[in-house]
Amino acid sequence: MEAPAVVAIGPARCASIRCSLCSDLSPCVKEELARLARIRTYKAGETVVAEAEPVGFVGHVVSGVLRMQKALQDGRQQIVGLLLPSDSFGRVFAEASHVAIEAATDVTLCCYNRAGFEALLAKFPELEHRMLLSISRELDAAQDWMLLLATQTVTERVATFLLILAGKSLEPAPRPVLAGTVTIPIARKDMAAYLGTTVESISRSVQELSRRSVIRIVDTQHFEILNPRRLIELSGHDPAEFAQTSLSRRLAG
Amino acid sequence: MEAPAVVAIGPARCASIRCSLCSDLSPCVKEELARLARIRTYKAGETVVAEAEPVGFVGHVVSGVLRMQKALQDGRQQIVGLLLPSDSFGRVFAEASHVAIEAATDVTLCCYNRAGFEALLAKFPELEHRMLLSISRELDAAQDWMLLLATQTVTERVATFLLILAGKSLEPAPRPVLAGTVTIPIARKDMAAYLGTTVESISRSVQELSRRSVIRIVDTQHFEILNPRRLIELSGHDPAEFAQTSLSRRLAG
DNA sequence: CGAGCAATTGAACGCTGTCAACCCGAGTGG
DNA sequence: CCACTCGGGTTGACAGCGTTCAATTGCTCG
Repeated sequence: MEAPAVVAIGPARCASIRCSLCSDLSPCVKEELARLARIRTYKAGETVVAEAEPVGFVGHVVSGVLRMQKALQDGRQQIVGLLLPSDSFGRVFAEASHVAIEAATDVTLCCYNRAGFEALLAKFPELEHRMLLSISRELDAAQDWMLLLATQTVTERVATFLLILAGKSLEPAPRPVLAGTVTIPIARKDMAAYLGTTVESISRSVQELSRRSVIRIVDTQHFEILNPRRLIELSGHDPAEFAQTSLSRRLAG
Repeated sequence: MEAPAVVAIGPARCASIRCSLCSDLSPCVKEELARLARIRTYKAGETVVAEAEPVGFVGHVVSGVLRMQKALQDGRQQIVGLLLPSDSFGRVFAEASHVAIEAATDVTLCCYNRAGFEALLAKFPELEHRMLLSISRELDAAQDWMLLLATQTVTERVATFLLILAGKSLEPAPRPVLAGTVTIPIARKDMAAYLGTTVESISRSVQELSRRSVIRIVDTQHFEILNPRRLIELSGHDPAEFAQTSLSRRLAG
């Protein structure tokens, strides 16, 4: 459950990944961080951190997708956040993880020993401040998702999900044009668990969107957005304000 | 929308409220905090902070209940957190509030000017650390609630809600005996919005619990828990581990 | 080529939302 | 003091969305 391929690695390599937490830090802090960094890889389906278990490290995603999930005793479970490259994972100052973290695809992670990382936080308030902002954003995303789960229909949720991914994929690009092809980085099963529904309902909604010519299904993992405006409407959001809402920016939480 | 009864007040009074953030701070910090404190009161239904609007203050609840909610354009809305006395509200380091904060009952708040509060955070890493822990707990609660909203039936949600309130009410008491009477501090409408359902469904679930002799309905706002063990089972949680989960401790998020 | 998994499609059931009526207590005013 | 109104809560009937169960297809891998 704990130690697949773990590769110790020097500062240089990991710094090449632009993680939200690390970028723009003072060189001094960056250096100390890099010293703690270790690369780990997991295969799809492997557990990185089990629910309610003590965690030895925190870090961020280099490549692949992590899912944070919670489960009831009877097996029902819900994905409470997807972590894409540059997103960070793990909880500081907690004895045990509140969620399980699993590899939704093959992943490469950049990890920091938790105790060491916490020591850095204590030493550099600048870094702890970053952490505060990061968790705040995660909280925002979680609350957005609560609204979605509690009030929206499955089709609305699917539309929202596609829009988020569309926004993600052109993140480096100029602005929310939203046209083009969206890549679904995870399986239907995970999509269902994230959207609080079943694979069957997901399938029906996707086919429905296709039938209405809002999207074109290239293959299971790739959809072309034919009518962005309509997609936004179907998501239950206001086209005008959609660009600004945090939904258009992140998946975590 | 902004300025109902605002009462400037000295340090002494507010310190008497044991807010989770303030307690056990070093005297020096405490004193500076107290200097910023202002008491505000709102009547039930009034808006403390509108969604997506800049906020001038943060603070904590002295008495009454606040609701944090989000809404879709078409009016559908969801309560993403209830704030009881000693819970803190407001977001630091954000231009605008991500949620609307309204008075679910008549409330008394202890408020701090946001800019001043943030200055304190920058000055005392100890305080910012507290803040980090506080937001982390809120995130945990939000993720717990996502699981509940996405996977549980209405009856399970109601049972969970009652258990949380039961745990709250005997917080100063020794341990989770859970017997006795639970007071619902909010109206059915808010309960429905918090549990992601309707007042009708809430009503049916409550009557169902009564019919099964799990609770006794004293009046609309007071239920006596007759069979705590059964209530925990109906909530979808494991009786053994329920005591430890964060669900048994907080409402926020 | 067969096994196994992911995705889709179809049919039927059930939970829960919707709509409507009703009850009840509080506040109001004649 | 009592009739009236109004809002909150309960109850009933009904329909619909989405889950469940089941069958089919298509792809990957051994």
